[in-house]
Amino acid sequence: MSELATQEVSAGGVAPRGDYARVSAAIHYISDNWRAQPPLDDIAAHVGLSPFHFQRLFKRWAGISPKEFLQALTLDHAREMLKGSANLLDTALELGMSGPARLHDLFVDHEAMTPGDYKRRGAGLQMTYGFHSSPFGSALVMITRHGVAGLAFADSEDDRPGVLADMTARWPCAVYEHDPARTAPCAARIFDSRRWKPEDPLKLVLIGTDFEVRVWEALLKLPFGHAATYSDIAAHVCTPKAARAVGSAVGRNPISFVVPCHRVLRKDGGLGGYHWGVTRKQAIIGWEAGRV
DNA sequence: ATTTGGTGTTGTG
DNA sequence: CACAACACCAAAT
Repeated sequence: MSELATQEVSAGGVAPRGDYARVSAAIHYISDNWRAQPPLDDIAAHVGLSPFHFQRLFKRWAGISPKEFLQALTLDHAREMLKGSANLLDTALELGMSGPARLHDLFVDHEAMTPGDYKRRGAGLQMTYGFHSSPFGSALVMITRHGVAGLAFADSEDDRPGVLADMTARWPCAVYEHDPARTAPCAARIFDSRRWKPEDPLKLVLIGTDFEVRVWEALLKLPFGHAATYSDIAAHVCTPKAARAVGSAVGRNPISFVVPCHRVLRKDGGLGGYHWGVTRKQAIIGWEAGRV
C-alpha cells in the first residue's frame, strides 16, 4: 500500500546507473569470494552501502537475495564435485577394502572401537577437550590417548556449552577433562593443510555402532574435492535403499571435517543437511574449492 | 513444487 | 518386541 512512497524515496538518488554498477560489483565480488562465504555485511561494505540498503537493492535487481545468490554458486560447485565421482568412488572404495584402511587428503589412520566398547558408552575412556578457533568458527576438539575422537563446531561463545553437551552425550560414561593446551596442537594441525603428511598420519578413534563405523570409513575414502551421494554410500555399505539410514549415520559423525561428511550430497542435486548447520557445510565446501 | 509411500538403523518404552 | 525418528529417494500429483 505504501509502494508509491517507497518508490519516491529511492527516486531521490536518480542514478540507476550507480545502482547497476553497485549490483554488478556485488555479483563479481560474490563470484570471486564465494569460497569464503562472505557475510552480507562484507559484501555491502565492499560496494559502499549499508547492509539493509544493499540487500533491498540487490534483490530488486537480481530477483534473489545476495545470500541466495551465494548459495546458488556454492550449490553449482557442489554439483561439479559430484560429476566425475561415480566411478571414482567405486574404485576408491573397492581398493580401500583390501588395502590399508586409511587415507584421504588429510592423511588419517583410524581404529574403531569394538562393539563391546561402544556398548559401555565410553566407560573407561579419558577424554581431553578444548575449543580452538578455526576457519569455520570455534572448533571443539576431543582426544583420547589413542587419537582424535571428536570434532564439533560452535557459532559463538554462547553455544559452546550446548555443543559440548551434544558431544559428551555420545559417550556419557567417559571422563572429561578440559585442557586446551593439550588439544591445541591437534587443532592447529587439522586446519592447516600444509601439515597434512602421509608419513605422519593423524590418528583417529571411531566410536560408534558397527554400521556407523562402516559408513564413516567409507567417507574417509572420498577424495578431496569430490563428492558422493547418500545412496552411493548406501549402495556400498549396505543396499542403495538404505540412503536414509546412511543419512542418520553420517549425521552422527563425531569427527566432522576430518571425516568428510560435507562431501555427501543429495542425489537430486541438493546439498542435504549438516549437523552443525548447512551454512557451515557450504563454507567447508568453499574452503576445499579454494585448494584444489 | 508438494505429497506420498518406500526404505535400514538406532534409541526408547 | 514394537515404534517412531532420521543430514534420503523416486514416483505420482
